Amino acid sequence: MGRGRSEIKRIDNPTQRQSTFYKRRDGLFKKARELSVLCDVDLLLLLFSTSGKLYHYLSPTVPSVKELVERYEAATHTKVWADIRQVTTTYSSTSLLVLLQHPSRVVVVGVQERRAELEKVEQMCELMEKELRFMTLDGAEQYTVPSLEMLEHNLEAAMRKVRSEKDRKIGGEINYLENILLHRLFVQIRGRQEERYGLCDKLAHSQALNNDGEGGSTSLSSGLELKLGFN
Amino acid sequence: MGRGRSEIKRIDNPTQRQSTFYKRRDGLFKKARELSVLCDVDLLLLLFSTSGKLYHYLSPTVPSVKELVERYEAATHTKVWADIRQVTTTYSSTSLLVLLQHPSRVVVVGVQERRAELEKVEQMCELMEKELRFMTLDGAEQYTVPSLEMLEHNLEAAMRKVRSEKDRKIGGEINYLENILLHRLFVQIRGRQEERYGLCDKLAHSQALNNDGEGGSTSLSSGLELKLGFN
DNA sequence: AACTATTTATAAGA
DNA sequence: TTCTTATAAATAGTT
Repeated sequence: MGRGRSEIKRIDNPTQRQSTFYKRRDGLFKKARELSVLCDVDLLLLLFSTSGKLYHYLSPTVPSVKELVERYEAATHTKVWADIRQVTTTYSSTSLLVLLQHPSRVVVVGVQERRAELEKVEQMCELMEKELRFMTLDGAEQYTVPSLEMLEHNLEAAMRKVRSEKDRKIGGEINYLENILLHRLFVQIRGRQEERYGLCDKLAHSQALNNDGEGGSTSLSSGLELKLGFN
Repeated sequence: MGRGRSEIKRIDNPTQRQSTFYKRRDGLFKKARELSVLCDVDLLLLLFSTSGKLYHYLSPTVPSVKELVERYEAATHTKVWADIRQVTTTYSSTSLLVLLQHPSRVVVVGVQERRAELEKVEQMCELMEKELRFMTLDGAEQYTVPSLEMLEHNLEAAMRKVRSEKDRKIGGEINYLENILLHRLFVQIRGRQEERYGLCDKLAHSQALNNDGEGGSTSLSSGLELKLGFN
């Protein structure tokens, strides 16, 4: 619209780009508002200008950005398992033997691997992780207080160390961070479990009465033991 | 535009609303694309039609919805790390002793915990996790192919099992899923590490020459060993 | 899905 | 920035 122009490509002149930004931003937000009202749709418009300034619009029917993004995640991860199914049939000749014995212990007995088309697999791993995270966060779980100050300091130290290694060692720093991540999850999960054991004492006790063959220390988890796979 | 009308209010006639929705939705997405290209802005447009169908646009400069939403969150509460610092000083008397020895082994020697104000802590844990994930994903890492089909079946079986337990055991199913998550990360990370070791054979070798006191099997990670904390 | 009369958005200029 | 205005683009009502 306006006099001339129709090609859509980055405007190089900063003044002109800024001017265009104002006008089109206002237009876009107006359109977004109109669409959400006229057609009763939930929408989120989120944008950062080149200078890093945030502008956003959330349609009045939606309570929060968070909620809409969760719906987005739910909507995208409906596709997830279908996609996984598709890819896994392509790579079916894999094998895995895993024993999960107690909630606080994870034992990997053996893993046989195979490598191919990394891009697809990466996508899939992300999707599975997302799915698992989604499930894990499903309940109204509560975190215990792990050793946060110490952990924070340790992480900062680790980060510094890792970054200084970065230019010299390829791969090493990622391993390292992965271990930190893994460890942190470990601690966090253990903490939650212990808290739950504490909070659910009575339940655990009554469970123990019903499963006395298994021993008291594993009574809560006994029903959840599972051999996850066989080579 | 168009013949007549200018009032912006919900269109009651479903047919007309649907028609308008198509046209304006296309228009809005076009405008969004144009703005993001012309003015070099990062933007996310996310909408659900009345029927629940999802449409979204993410400007090409932004890698993922998640990232942009994180930026949004960062922009709305910049207070994050300040809050963490505040909370950790409150719970400073914690202790943690951890040894990270080899990239594929994480040994938790001892963790002493303390519980309080769960809400704040939950927030903090999430933030730390986010931070770590961000770092971890920083490099262009590649995933190996784990045993996906088997894993999928196992997970589905586990879910069924867990869900049947759900009404009877509070907490149990969450523990279980957490173990699955932990295990999966473990396998995935191990896979990546092994792949990297394979790909970086030469590097590993030259490193080993420089660190012969440490033994060949830990040569790649030797520079990254760190005692993460002390009681 | 197309058409087209109109309204709206906006590029360029002030 | 802000306004004005010529013009391009979007779209309401219609087929």
